[in-house]
Amino acid sequence: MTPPALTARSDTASRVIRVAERLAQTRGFNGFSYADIASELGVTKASLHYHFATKAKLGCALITGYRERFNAGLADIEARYDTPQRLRRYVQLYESVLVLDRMCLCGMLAAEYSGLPLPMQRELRRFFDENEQWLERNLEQGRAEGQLTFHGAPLDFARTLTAALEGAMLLARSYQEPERFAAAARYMLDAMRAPVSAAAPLRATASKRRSRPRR
Amino acid sequence: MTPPALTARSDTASRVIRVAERLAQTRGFNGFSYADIASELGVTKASLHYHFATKAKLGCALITGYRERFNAGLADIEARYDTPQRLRRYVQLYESVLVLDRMCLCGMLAAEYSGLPLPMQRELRRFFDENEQWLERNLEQGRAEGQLTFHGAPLDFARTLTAALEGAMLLARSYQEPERFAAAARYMLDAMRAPVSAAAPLRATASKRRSRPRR
DNA sequence: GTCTATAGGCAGATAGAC
DNA sequence: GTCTATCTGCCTATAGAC
Repeated sequence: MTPPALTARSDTASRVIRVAERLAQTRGFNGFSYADIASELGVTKASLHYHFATKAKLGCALITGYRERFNAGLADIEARYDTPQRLRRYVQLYESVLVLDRMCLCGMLAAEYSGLPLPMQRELRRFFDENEQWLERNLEQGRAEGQLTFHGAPLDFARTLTAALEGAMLLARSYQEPERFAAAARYMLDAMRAPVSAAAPLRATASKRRSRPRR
Repeated sequence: MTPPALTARSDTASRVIRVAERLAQTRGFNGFSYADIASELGVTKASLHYHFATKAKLGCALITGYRERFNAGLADIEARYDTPQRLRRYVQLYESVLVLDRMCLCGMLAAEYSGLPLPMQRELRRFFDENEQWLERNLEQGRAEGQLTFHGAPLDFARTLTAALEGAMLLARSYQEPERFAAAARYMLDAMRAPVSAAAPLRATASKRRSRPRR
């Protein structure tokens, strides 16, 4: 994933975003203050409030920017790679964040979810919703083409994969061992390349198509 | 998982732990203050400092208590159930936390890891280390007995499973849809279901109806 | 063990000069 | 756009009476 663009906003606003994003990814939204950003940029807190009146608005801007870059990454993957490669590239999107010693911004904020301002909660769910749609679409296609094998509904696997990757990032960061993420990612990727076992028939809940709740 | 015992410490200290644990699980360690606990218990902040001099020490006590109860749960599972049942019960340990609308304490703290006092970091890794040892041991045994099938090393699957469960809790809480956790858990359990025996397929934990959208 | 009172600092946010 | 100055409130923590 590329870092935040420096040209979309005024130069200062962009720098604020860059610093705040890193702090949010490493310490959480409650783990940094305007003073932290200001001192790092060599400006005053008052200046920051000119660009982002409240911390909630800064938080929204962080998520929106992150989400848009992530989606751009997904679109790029779909444009440049064929189905069997796409999931591997998807995992690398997460890995590109972890190698900077950062947590996925949205995974981090998901932990703090219940304490976040409502607009941030909405933005956050949107990230995961769009993520999930991309995964489900590509899993479905990969299976239809006979290039991916996994049991159950694409939606269930999509959500399990996202959960595993976010959780693995969390733990890899706690141990300062990126390999822990890589191992879990490999495990999940292998799980959908291996032939589906001719085990007991899949239960209804695992194979039946169901509609997603929309809000 | 049972709630914290009320008898191990003085009555007040135990009540502090109970409240603080819930707050830490729902808002994170940086998301609550002594004032929050004090007002809920109807005592003053100064009283809390008598029992837990610093917030860091309170944090350590929280993790230690949680870890010990979790380990007691694991020991109980090993004592009462045979191998094929154990993993299902392991998942239910997590689920028993989620149904209280709480995040796993240690998953939550893992997100804030880099900002935590060092003693808390050590305690936290110990939780995951012991968790992983229990899983690895039982996965190995289950496979040796021919009752579990999964590819790769038991340690890799153990870590992937933990990551998936912690991540799924995180996301289920953001959507207020416990079913999202259940679905991911089911997916991971199915992934290691024995191909032939599996006399009784795992009972579906899903309710008939999808959880409703919030708001 | 619990209280009152308070220290000393940092949080997010605003007013108004330049 | 950035500054100085300041507000209000909350934070963790301590001293000392009861």
